[in-house]
Amino acid sequence: MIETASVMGATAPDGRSTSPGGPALTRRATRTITLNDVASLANVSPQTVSRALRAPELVSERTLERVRWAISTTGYVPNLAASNLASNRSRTIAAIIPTISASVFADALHGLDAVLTPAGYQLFIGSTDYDLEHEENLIRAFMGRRPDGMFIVGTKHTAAATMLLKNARIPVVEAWNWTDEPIDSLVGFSNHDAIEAIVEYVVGKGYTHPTFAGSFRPGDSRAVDRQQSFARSVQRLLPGEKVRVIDSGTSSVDLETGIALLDRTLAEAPETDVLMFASDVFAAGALLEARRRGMSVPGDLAITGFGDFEMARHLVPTLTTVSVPNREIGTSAGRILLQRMVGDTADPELLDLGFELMPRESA
Amino acid sequence: MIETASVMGATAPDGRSTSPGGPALTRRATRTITLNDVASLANVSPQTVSRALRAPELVSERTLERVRWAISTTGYVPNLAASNLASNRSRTIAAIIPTISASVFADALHGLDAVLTPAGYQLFIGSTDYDLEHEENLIRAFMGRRPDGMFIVGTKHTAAATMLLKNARIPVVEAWNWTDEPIDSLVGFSNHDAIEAIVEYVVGKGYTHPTFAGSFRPGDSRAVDRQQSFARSVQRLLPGEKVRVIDSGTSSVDLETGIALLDRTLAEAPETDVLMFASDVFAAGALLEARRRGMSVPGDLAITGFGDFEMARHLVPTLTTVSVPNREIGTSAGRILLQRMVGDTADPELLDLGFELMPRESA
DNA sequence: TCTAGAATTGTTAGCGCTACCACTCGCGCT
DNA sequence: AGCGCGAGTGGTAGCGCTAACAATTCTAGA
Repeated sequence: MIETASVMGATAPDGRSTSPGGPALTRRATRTITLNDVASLANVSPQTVSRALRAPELVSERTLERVRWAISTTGYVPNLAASNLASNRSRTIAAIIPTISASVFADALHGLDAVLTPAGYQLFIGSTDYDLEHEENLIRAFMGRRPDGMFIVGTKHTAAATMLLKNARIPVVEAWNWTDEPIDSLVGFSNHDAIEAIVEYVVGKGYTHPTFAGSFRPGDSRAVDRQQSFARSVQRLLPGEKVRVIDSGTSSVDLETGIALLDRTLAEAPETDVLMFASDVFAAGALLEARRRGMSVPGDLAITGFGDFEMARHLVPTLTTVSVPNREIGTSAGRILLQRMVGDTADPELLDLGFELMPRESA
Repeated sequence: MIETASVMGATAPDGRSTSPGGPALTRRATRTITLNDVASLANVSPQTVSRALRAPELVSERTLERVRWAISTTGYVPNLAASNLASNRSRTIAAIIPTISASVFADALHGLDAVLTPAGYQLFIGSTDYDLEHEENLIRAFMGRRPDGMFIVGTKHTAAATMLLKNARIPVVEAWNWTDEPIDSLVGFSNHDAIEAIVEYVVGKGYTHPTFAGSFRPGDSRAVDRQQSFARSVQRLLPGEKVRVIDSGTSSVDLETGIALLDRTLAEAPETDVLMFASDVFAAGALLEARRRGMSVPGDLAITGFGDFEMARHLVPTLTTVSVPNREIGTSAGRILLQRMVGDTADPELLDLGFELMPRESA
């Protein structure tokens, strides 16, 4: 319970009255309560109040009690900007993701938050909308807050953005894409291997005319990676087979787009026997629509997804897809950041969390 | 392009050489570049550099050019903690939501971000996991950052949390629930009216044995509101009919729980002719499972949802539900915060964004 | 030519906190 | 008695920036 009531002449818990002739404790209502106010009410130095908050084990029990009493009497809330300035630590992590409203990134953020909040760090979040220029601006803006660490989705950045991240002298965790040259630490899985695995699976099932469908906007290097891996896998496993890719361009990742991709596939690549989507969202849209039209899945057309969203195992038929460790990417990134911020382990970490093929009914 | 190369003896764009005998520009690599460094390189006062950044219209074109050159030469990144401390403005908004991984809140955040980022504000995000104690701690921690505004989901808080928000002297927008006593501003819709509308709809369709199902954890007042509105509506429209509510407790909001709720309804309330869920997520799980089991929807059992997630209109059968303006809640909240922060309109705003009944095939 | 007023730039004094170091005790030891 | 030591506390000096005001230049009339 916070009280901001009259403070003059208050009596500390140990009975010592608080410097009645000292500096006036009354103030204009607009002034905020500072650490100095708490200190003079508790009859200790500002430094001691600071210690009571940041390192209570250095302060005697009796003093601690007085300070705590003074804090709750005044309703003091420490100003972290001042703390940040003086200590050169912000207890802040910046997180940059393509978009908040994609469950994969939301899950990762959730994991990140779950690890960092208990450790006393707060999360700055920004979304790039898959635009590298926008990402650079965001990084620049965030660096002004002097975060103690940085989480960023993707490994492809503008040259200036990479410089900013490298010069910041803070731990940086890039996530999702696997690369050989991370800025610092890396958590993710190989999109290439994952796509290869599912192509191998459908080829093993006897399908011979796969088509890959998704939206491949320029800034989304993950989607581009998947498309290239598909092409390579098909060339290797089905020599002579044409590599078919249906691209919805920059349209948003939703069920509607999945239906559009299905339509275009039926029109442009009618020989397709298995339609492989770059996201479970597209796959779900297409699968629901196919069933609505009376098509048999996988009889008339097999369908696969990517991501293993919860929906995948509840659809009728259930969706064959690849499971990706979204939340673990966040928690692992958080753990790595914490380790590197306290400085125990000085070495960047490269963490491949793998993926899991989920064979189900749709293919 | 950022360069941090040698700066000594650099030549400004207008040809004036930069105080070669002045304070040394070289520094240990660990020191960061400050506004003072930029100022002495540009041969202007620190204040002028500050102005060039915050209010360039007050600086002559010639000086501006020199300053910009000095900034890019040094790779200067302003320290916003210092700016915050000196100006008493943080250009930061705190957003508190129950959980990041629920698309409704993610959509609202997306809307909020879309409005605030272009205005130069950054977003602090914290999640409470539907725990009011946790919410209070989060508010306390966020207040330390002295945000210029606050967005918070829900209108029910602990007494201390309410005090903190009121004493902060910043615009606060509470969202989602409608209430008569907001702390400051309010954006949302009436859960009561929305539930009433959909109950009226199903009763109008001739259903007489509705059952309400959802998870009603203590901290989630929105779910509790819905449950109470259901009870009142049933009592009014179907006098004498028993009020049936199936509660999954604290289990997470996912398709799996929807199936569990379906099972419990079939076991505990077999007379049910329409199963009304507190979320589209539950409804989708139940609907997919019902179909998998060969039940006819709405023939054997009608189903309704809440939220109008994208999935709702793609399911087979399509899901009757209530559409709720998630993203608009975020954008409206952002707009209100901006207005109140610049101080044009001093009055708190109460904004009812309404809802829309979406009659579809499932009921 | 002179001057009020606008435009531009500089000076001073903090914002609220913490790093760093110095100081005071009380204790047990030589 | 004198000393070292650790626990507890206080004093000083900024961290990097901006508000407020002062000073300087420039401009357009009178």
